[in-house]
This record gives sequence, C-alpha cells and structure tokens, in this order.
Amino acid sequence: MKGVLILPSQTNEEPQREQELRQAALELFARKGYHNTKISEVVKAAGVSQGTFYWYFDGKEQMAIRLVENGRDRLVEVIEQGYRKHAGSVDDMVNSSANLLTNLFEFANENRNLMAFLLIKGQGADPKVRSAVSEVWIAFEEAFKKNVLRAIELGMLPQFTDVSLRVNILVSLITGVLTKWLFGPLHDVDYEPVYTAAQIAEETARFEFRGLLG
Amino acid sequence: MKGVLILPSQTNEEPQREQELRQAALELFARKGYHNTKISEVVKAAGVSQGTFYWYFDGKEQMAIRLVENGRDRLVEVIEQGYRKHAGSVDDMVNSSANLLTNLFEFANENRNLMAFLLIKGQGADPKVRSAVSEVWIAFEEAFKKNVLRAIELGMLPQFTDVSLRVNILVSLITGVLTKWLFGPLHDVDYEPVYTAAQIAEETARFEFRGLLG
Amino acid sequence: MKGVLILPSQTNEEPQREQELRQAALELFARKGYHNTKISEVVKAAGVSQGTFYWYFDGKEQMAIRLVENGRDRLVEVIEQGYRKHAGSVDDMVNSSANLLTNLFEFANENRNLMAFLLIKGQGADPKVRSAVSEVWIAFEEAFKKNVLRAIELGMLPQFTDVSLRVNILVSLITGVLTKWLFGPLHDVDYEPVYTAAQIAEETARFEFRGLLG
Amino acid sequence: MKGVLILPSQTNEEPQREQELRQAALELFARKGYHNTKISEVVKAAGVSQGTFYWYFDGKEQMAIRLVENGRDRLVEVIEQGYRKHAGSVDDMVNSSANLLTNLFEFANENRNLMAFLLIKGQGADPKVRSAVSEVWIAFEEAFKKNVLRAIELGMLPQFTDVSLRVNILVSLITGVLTKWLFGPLHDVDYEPVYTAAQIAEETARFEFRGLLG
DNA sequence: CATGAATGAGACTTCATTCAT
DNA sequence: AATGAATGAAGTCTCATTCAT
Repeated sequence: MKGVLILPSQTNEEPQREQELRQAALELFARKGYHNTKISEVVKAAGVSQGTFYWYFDGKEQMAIRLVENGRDRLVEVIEQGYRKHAGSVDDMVNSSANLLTNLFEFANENRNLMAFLLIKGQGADPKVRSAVSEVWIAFEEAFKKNVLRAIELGMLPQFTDVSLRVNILVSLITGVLTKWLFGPLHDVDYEPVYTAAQIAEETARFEFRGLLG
Repeated sequence: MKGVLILPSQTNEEPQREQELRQAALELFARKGYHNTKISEVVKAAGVSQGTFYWYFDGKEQMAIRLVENGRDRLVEVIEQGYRKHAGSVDDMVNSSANLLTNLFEFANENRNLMAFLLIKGQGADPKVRSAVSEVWIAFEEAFKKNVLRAIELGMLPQFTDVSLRVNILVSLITGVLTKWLFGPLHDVDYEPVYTAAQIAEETARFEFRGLLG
Repeated sequence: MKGVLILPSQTNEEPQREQELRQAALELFARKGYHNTKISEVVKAAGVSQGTFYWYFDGKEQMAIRLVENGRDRLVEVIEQGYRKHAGSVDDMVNSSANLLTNLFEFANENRNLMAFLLIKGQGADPKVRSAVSEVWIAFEEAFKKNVLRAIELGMLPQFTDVSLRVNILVSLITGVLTKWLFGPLHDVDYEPVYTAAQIAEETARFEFRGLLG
Repeated sequence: MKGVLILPSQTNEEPQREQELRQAALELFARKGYHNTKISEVVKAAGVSQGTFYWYFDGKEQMAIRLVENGRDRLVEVIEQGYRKHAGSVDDMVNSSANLLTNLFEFANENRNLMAFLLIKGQGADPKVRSAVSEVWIAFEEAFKKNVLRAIELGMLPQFTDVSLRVNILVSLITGVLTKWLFGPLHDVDYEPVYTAAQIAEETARFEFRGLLG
C-alpha cells in the first residue's frame, strides 16, 4: 500500500476526476432523472469546476451514453456467467436459475444508481440516451435467450414453439421483479429491499418454472 | 324556465379545446417524454394559441398530473371488473385470468399514449408527476391483490405465506409483459404488437399459474 | 324606498356596474399597486366579466387616469373651501389652518384608497398615469398657494421673498404628515391612524407656523 | 505566503460587471419604475448578456432588494454623522441642523437614482421590495429620532410630550422637501434643483424650528 | 349590455456550453 | 488540466385586450 496517499505524483491515477464525475452524475441521474440533473450540480458534487466537465466529456448526453454503455457491459457479464455446461435435473435447473438470479440481484443492489438509471430514469432522457438504454435490455434479453436455448439443447426445457416469446415473458418477469425489489413501489432510490437477493431470486426462479400454482 | 337547458346545437360538448389539448399533450409526452415536450408543441398540435393552454390548465406539471390521475381511474376500473364471484376449476381460473388480462391488454393497446407515459416516460418527469405515476401502479397492484385474495378465499389458490410478495411478482410479470408487448424492445410508441391481446394474455396467464414448465 | 329592489327596469342606475368597477379597481390599486393589479382581479372583485370592463373603460391605463382625475377634483374642492375672506389674529390663522387641515385629513381618511394611490402607489404606474398623479399634486399646491397669497394680502403672513418656496415646503410638510398619519411607517392601507384628524391637524398647524420651537 | 495577495494587475477590482449592472438597474428603476424596467433593458444598458445578470443576482426582485439595502446603509450613515456631542445655542442648533440637512441633500443629489427609487418609485414594486423600501424610511426616522432625543437630553429642545409625533412630522417635512427639491413637481429624475443643497437646507432648518412665522 | 374563451406579445428565468486566462 | 465568468437560445408562464355569441 506504500505510496497510496502520495497524491501529487501519482501515476496510474489518470482518470480520477473523471471517475468522480461519473459517480456524481450517475447518482444524480438516478435520483432526479436526466433532465432534472444540471451539469452545475454534477460538478459541484464532484468538487470540480464547470469547465472541467467539458475536458473529460463532450457534453451531458455523451456522458450519459458512456455511463449506460459501461453499465451494459458489466451487466451482461453477470448473466453470461450463468451459461450452462452440463445437463441436470429439474431441481438442478431451478437452483441454477436461482443462482444466476442471485448474482444478478446482488450486482444490481451493489449498483443501485446504475440500475435506477437503466430501469427507471433512463427513459426520461434524450433520444440517443434512450436508445443506449434500450440496447442494454436487448443485450440483456439476448444473454438470457442464449441460456434458455442451451437448456433446451440439453433437454432440460421443452422445445417451445416460440422461444422468443417465452424468453420475452421471462425477461419481463425478471426486470419487473428486479425493479420492485430494488426500488419498491415508489421507485425510490433509497428504498431498502425487504428480502435478500437470494430470497427474491429463489421465489422468482420457482415462479419462473412453476408459476403461481407451483 | 322552458328552453333554458337547450344549448345551441350541442349535446355534451364539454370543453372540446381541453380534450384536444389533453390528447395532443399525451401523445407528445408518450413519444418524447415530459421534458422534451414543449408547451409550444402541445398547443401547435392542438391548433390553439399558447395562452389557451393556460386557460384550461394551471401549468405543464398540473396538466401531466391530471392526465395521469384520469388514466389511473380508467385503468383500475378495467382490473376491478375481473373481480370473481364464484369458485371454479383451475382451468376456469386460468381462463378467467386470461380474460382479465385480455381486457387489460386491449385497454392498454387502445390507450397506447397513456400507457407509454405511465409505463415508460412518466419517470422522467418532475417529482410531483412521478409520484402520481407511482400511485397508479400502487393502485394497480392493490386491485390485483384484491382479486388474488378473493381467489384464495374461494379456495382456488393456496394460502401463500406471503401474498404480497406473490402479488408483487405477479404484477411485475404483467407490467413487464405489457410493456414489451405494447412497445417492443426499443420502447417505441409506434411499435406494432406481434401477438393479439388475447394471445399474449393467454400465454401470460398460463405462465402466471404454471411457469415455464407448464 | 318603494321600488328600490326592482332591478330590471331601473332608470338612473346607469353607471352602477361602472361604480363597482371603479371601487374595486381603486381598492386593488391602493393595496397592490398598479402593475400588481390584474384586470381579471378587478372584474372578479366587482362581480362582472372580463369583457364588461372594456365596455365601460378603454383599458387599464385610461381607467386609472379617470380614477386619478376624479380624485383630484374632489381633493381640490376640499382645499378651496379654506379660502379666507377676512383678516384675523395669529391664533385665528392657526385655528383656521387647523380647520382646513382637519377637513383635508378627514376627507383623506374617508378616501383611503384614493389617497393611497395618489400619495404612494401611483408612481409605480405607467407614464400617463404618473403624469395624472403629478398633476393632482400640482393642483393641490396651487390651491394652497392661493390660500397663502390671500393670507399675505390680508397681512396675516409676512411678504416672503419666495412664496413658492415656502408653499413648497408647506405642502411637503402636509403631504408628508398626511402620508404617515394615514398609512403609518409601512405604508399599509389597513393601518389605523393613532391620532384623530383634528389632533394631527392641530399639531401640524402649530408646526406650520411656529416650528419645533413653537 | 509571500506573493499570495498580489492579484494580476488589479487593485480592488471586485465584480466590475456587477457594479455596471447595479448602476444600470438603479437608473432604469428610477426612471421607469420597477415593473416598467425589463431585465433585457438592464443588461443592454450594462452591455452584458441576459445570462450574466443571473450570474450576479438571483433575480430581479432580489437585485432590487440588494439595491435598496445598500442605499439604506449609506443613507443612515449620513444622518448619524449629525449626532450632537455638546450643547449649544438655538442658532447653533439651527446651523447644526442645516449642516446635517445639507449633507443629506448633497448625498441625495449625488445619488439621484437611488433617492428616486427610495422616495418615489419603490412603492410600485413587489411586496418584498416595498418592505425593504419601507424599512429604509423607518431606519431614517430612527436615526433622526436619536438626534432629537440627544438634543432634548442636552436641553436644546423642550421635553415634548410626544417625541415620536414631532419626529414624525419632522421627517415628513424633510422627505417632503427633499422629494420636491430633487425631482420637482412632476417627479422627474432629470429635474434640476433650483436651489443649492445649502439653500434648501437652511430654509428647511429655519422652518423646522420656527415655522412659517419664523 | 354582457359574457368568457381565446389570443399573442413579451416577461423572467434556466442551463448546456464556450473560452480567455 | 483546470477554472469560472460569460453567453444566448429557448422554455414556461402572464395578462391586457379582443370578439363571436
């Protein structure tokens, strides 16, 4: 850890200011939405001057897009780790799905600001930003579809006539549950989930495979 | 007093201009979001002058809230018509649920602008509008909860230990499916649903009760 | 009193609506100033419609001017009644002046809204209205000057080298005292004078002739 | 710390733009009144852009209040310098009062815009601004009262039964004379006083102590 | 005479962005 | 790299006035 506190001559610290700006912006976007967040507030929160923002970013919109794209990559990574290698029993499958969802929910809870922007506030932004957000959920659905197709391939799920529709419904379920679990009925960034990630994941996985009657 | 109530050749003419303004605003809010919609655009679309807007509404925010509250009432009305009177078989229940969802989905498809604002764009608005939108979904969930409790009472659904959680997940599923069905992956107001309301309702109802494995 | 309540066929009631509008406007002008008073408020206070205002008056400005000119005539009338016919002792003169001031102060107190507009709020209006207000005070000063010249003529006051200056100072004193007495330090229309008109008139008259040392 | 205080070739440069804006605003307020002065005119007169105004001030109202409060402090300072230390003859007192008034009148004439706003136009502004203006004259009267009480203490003036009333009348006299002297009968900012500050002060002081008969 | 919905010019204010230092 | 004063386009809202009924 030596040298960590020596600020003036740091080497790899390159984008420290940038990081602070990103974090500040993401928090504000998540809380107040894109349009209700002023650059002046972002820079104040990050402790830098107005001009500095424009040294690191081309503008408000471009910054938001960067934020979203960065989030997308990290999110997809989580889901792709659920990719199945071998076949197993139904219970295996439920457990496996629950594990994937647990990872997803934990990631989401550790990145609440990001998720709030992606799930809720992003749609209030400008067209380009909205597109970027939409692409996140397309990528998200793709990743899930890959998993479902793999499960069918391994004979663990029946050959649906319309896989896309099922995946569609499945993803709707997951994002719906995720949003409510994370932010509650009022979509409050400061809401504290009442269930653990594992609990809500297990319930969701059970529902996923067996429905209300299961 | 004869003749006093005979208005000059109109029946329930109400404030026609107000209706036009509401519609224009809702369409623009749905398409471009709250902040990207200018009053100047709304009045242009409605074919009235800027000042006229302020004759009928106190301001942009208040108008949006009125729009949301009006939508909430109509939406809840649809769901409450699904209230069950007698017990029946499981298939009855699935059918019944599918019917309710069909009604809901049809209503939604006939009020795409309203739904786009409630489901997607509303969260980009100002705090008071956001609150109003959140309240819509709370009311929505309440209405569903009433239906589920009734089904449990009639012995058609098991006594869940945590009804709220189940309803929560159920509502998440429904709004998730609804959003995707109506607006597609890109949240496009002009997206044309690929399934009919009845089809998606049936699939959703099946999933609701039996999950992926059903 | 017979017939008084038969409204539809009244004859000399001509400007009833106009009177109500004048009164309402004067009160609002006095309280809130010219620019902070909206025609919509005036008509609401008078219980008529917006259009009616424009049937009786050419516009806001013209109405204010009419109000001011009407007030001027009544105000000057009061002062001119102080015109002296015969010579008398110094005490006569002080008493006589006190009587005139008493009349003035009583008139002012009975027409608080008018005086508030003339003394205080009128200067915040538009140029033409301001001119009309200024002319009131010029007429006021003229009327006083006439009285002073008459007193000099009768040998009751010395031949000042500069009568205008003295009258000027005298009028400054009177309007200054009047304003404070009527509306208090905060220029509040609802202020209640702590002295009676006669008391403040006597004090002022004494000061007028003898100053602080008198 | 050497060198830290050496600013790049300026001495007390403060916010120069702010000064220009203040001056421009005060002049326009004085001439046209608060409501007839547009921010667009102020910034044009100051030679800056519209946005710059809002960099230095929170808004029109807040700026007007600042203007008034600043003026109040300077005005009171002038009067408090008249505070009497030793007793003296009646003539001393008249002279002393004339001196104080001369200072006051000179200050007023050097700050015609400020005085026009405080004496005349301020009452046409919005409530908060009006309050600020009223407070100026309350402070003004307080300062005079202190002087009068001191004179009584020194035995130079009799023990009035009601000092407040006398001071009230005195201040009414002074502000009345001041207004007329500065702005003439038409309350014209460009009016040129026909007497010097010393002349009008002397006349006023004589009137103050001896009245018309003096 | 009376109504009140409709108008539109123009006011204040916001805020993303620029640029000289 | 960093600052922060300056910009100006554009937005929301006000309100005196008009006019068809």
